[in-house]
Amino acid sequence: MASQRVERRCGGKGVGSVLTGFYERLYSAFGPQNWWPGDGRFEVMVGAILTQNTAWTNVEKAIANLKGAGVLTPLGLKRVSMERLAELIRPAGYFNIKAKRLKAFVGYLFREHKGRIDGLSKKDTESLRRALLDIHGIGPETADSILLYALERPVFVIDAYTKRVLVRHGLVSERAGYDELRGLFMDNLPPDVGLFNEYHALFVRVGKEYCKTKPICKGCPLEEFL
DNA sequence: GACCAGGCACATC
DNA sequence: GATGTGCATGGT
Repeated sequence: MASQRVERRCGGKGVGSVLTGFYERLYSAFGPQNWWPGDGRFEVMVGAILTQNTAWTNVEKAIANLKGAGVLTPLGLKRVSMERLAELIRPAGYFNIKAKRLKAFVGYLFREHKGRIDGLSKKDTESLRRALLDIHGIGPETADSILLYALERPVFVIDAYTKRVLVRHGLVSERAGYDELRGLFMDNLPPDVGLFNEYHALFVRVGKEYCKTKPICKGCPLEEFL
């Protein structure tokens, strides 16, 4: 279990205080990241699907295309043809796959909630998460991104950078899975939307700048924790 | 011209 | 249940 590993490594300081220490160090180094860079809840949800394994700059082009075509609404995405949709989101990569995923998402939205985002807000977080995971093309990270950044639910988003940084610091095993990492944060930090929002974004920031496959630890804000 | 990016589903063992 | 592979564009 991840938290036991953290306890061992941190000499009984407590998992929560270690994770809080990471956060404070990152926040003072980088400041607020102002995520999610999107205009409205639906756009954030679409962005969460489009950014799967893809650089955000490419997603921005795809979103601009969808906006330009006037289809960046539940009804717009429902009505546009698969072929046209794929063409519009081409810059985001995996465009055929992601066109199907967007269709599956709005399909769910209309089937269960009459195409209205408000419908989602009525559900409790756990059943909403299960519903999202049942949609083809929405996995744990995308579901949690939608929950946190679009619907403001206090769930922690894990991504490749988060794991890389934690592994680098010996806090989790290379073999740790998504739910284990997610639980590490959610079991040891207060369920605060603002905190989870910034923390995930800060992991991406420090990961991009210092913890790619070949880490650059000199000058990293987390260097003192190594 | 490699290598990588804010994953996921599916096949195979 | 774990491990491997296809999906694709655009920036460094």
